[in-house]
Amino acid sequence: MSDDLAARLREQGLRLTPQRELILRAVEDLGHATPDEVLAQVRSQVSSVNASTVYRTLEVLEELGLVRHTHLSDRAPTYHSNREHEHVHAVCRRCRAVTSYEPEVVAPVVERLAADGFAVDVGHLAIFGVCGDCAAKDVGSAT
Amino acid sequence: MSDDLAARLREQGLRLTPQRELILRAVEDLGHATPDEVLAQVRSQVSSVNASTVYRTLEVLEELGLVRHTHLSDRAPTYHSNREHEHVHAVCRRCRAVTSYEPEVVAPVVERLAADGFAVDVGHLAIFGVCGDCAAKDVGSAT
DNA sequence: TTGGATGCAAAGGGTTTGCAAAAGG
DNA sequence: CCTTTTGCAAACCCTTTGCATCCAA
Repeated sequence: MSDDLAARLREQGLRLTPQRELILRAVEDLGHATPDEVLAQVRSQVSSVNASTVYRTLEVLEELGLVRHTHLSDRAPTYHSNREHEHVHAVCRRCRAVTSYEPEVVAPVVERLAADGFAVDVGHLAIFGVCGDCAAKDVGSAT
Repeated sequence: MSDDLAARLREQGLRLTPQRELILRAVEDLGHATPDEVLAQVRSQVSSVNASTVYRTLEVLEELGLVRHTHLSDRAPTYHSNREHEHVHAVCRRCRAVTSYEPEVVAPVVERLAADGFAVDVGHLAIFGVCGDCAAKDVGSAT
């Protein structure tokens, strides 16, 4: 896996640095994390890394196809390793809970848009709404 | 329509102000617009309105159910009138082109999540990917 | 050796906030 | 009148950039 990093960097004429290894590792360990969280993780692990290096590195890693990002809030994006199975996120606007779904859930949509030549980026998809629990709590409250 | 505004504001014990009328009108006229574009539109129309008033007002209008927003880029959100038919957006990551689709396109997904008690906010949905035109252009280019 | 990578600090875009003045009902 | 709104300016969060230094290859 880290071999992937070395290999892919080389292919692009880019360099393997400790920071890049640490940042990729942090994303893999954290599962889902914002640039800020990645920075904190890396710093807790070892050396002192700069925030701008994290931003630049996440961009490189995404170009190399090793990580992906999606927007689960109106704030910072969330990065995750591309080694995870591709999945779709459902985000509750009330309680912020995030549920992962198999890509099959959106297959009909993907096929429909594919008919128009549009290739959906499933892993980037974030579906917002209100989860069952929160809807239940709303029954009694004023609108 | 503006009657909606007056009525809904009153219901909530809020006040009808020229700024609120102008901002709602601007969103309706622009179709899809960022807070910045709304501000520019309002200023071109009449008085001098402040940016923070635009932010605060868009928030109020959204709570009143008169406007909605979605994220069509990594930058500022896009607001549109709730009088438009509900639709889903497909955004090409390469050329930034935005295509609107009928809600039916995502009906299977909505139903699937509804089975879990999750109510999808269809109007907020932005589906990212690569459109047919851009994919065609890619055929000859290096990865 | 040498171009790519990093750290630092400053700048930048977008949004929020505190507060006093203005104004709707 | 009294409470909501507004404008203003400062603060904020997140991200990007310029530049000198550093270091992987």
